[in-house]
Amino acid sequence: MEYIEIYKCLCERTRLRILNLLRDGPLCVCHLHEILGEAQPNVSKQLAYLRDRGAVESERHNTWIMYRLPGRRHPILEKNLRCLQDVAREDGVFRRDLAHRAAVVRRIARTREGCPEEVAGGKCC
Amino acid sequence: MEYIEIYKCLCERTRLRILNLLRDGPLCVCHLHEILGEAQPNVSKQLAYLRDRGAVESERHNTWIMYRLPGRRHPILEKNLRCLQDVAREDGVFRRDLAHRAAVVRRIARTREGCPEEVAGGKCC
DNA sequence: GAGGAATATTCCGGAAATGGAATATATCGA
DNA sequence: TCGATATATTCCATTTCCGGAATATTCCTC
Repeated sequence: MEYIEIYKCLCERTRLRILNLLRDGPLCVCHLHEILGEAQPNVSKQLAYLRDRGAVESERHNTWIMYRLPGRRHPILEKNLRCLQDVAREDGVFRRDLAHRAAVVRRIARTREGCPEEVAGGKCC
Repeated sequence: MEYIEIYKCLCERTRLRILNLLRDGPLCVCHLHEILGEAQPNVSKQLAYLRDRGAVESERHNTWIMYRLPGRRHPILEKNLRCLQDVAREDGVFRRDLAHRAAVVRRIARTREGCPEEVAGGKCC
């Protein structure tokens, strides 16, 4: 009954917000921290929680650590991520997060700050 | 972010088993208790948990209380109930529960025990 | 190797959830 | 009214989780 762990990933506000943000592409901790407005240790802890259960993957680039949705996902996770997409259209928090994310990404592209490899590769932020 | 409460309903073993069983139709507490092999107070508590969050409905018939999936369900609950249907085909616990349920239903039909209104109406067990 | 930035971990207190055991409530029938 | 059955609630101990604060770690640059 490993899907229980997936539902545990989904039943907390910050974790849901993180997953919603990662649907649009990888992000590093500091940008998640900025977008969510949550304390950095909390963001790290929730990311660790998600990673321990296979709901996200991480990769280090210098001092940054990028988090992304895993390539191969459990069907239940996959289905609920799609749900999240629908929900995000109507939910104020999710929409605000995504708009905030887009603004951060634009700023990164403009100022060339942070996560250089990822920005160059077009994969991140 | 009310869907968080839905995911909380889904992130516990006994609750998932209950929802899986109710997909096939209503059941009273004592039959859930029998099928699950869980202590009756635990079954009652998990049912209360689900009811408080709108994931199940209950209706009294004499001394029995029937639990069923609500007619109108939150889209996320609905989608995950469908997932459960797929999962149940492969998961040993879920399959065993459903087989156990079928056996109990046959026995009820044969012995005419319990939930008389529901059995008569063909709605239960 | 010292300092700084990014991230993770630990420690703490409070809240919530879990399961077991005992008890309470409700309904029915004699 | 009493007893039996079905169900719910309470109490208790344990665990898990959550957020905040402080601290530790890692990596880079100078």
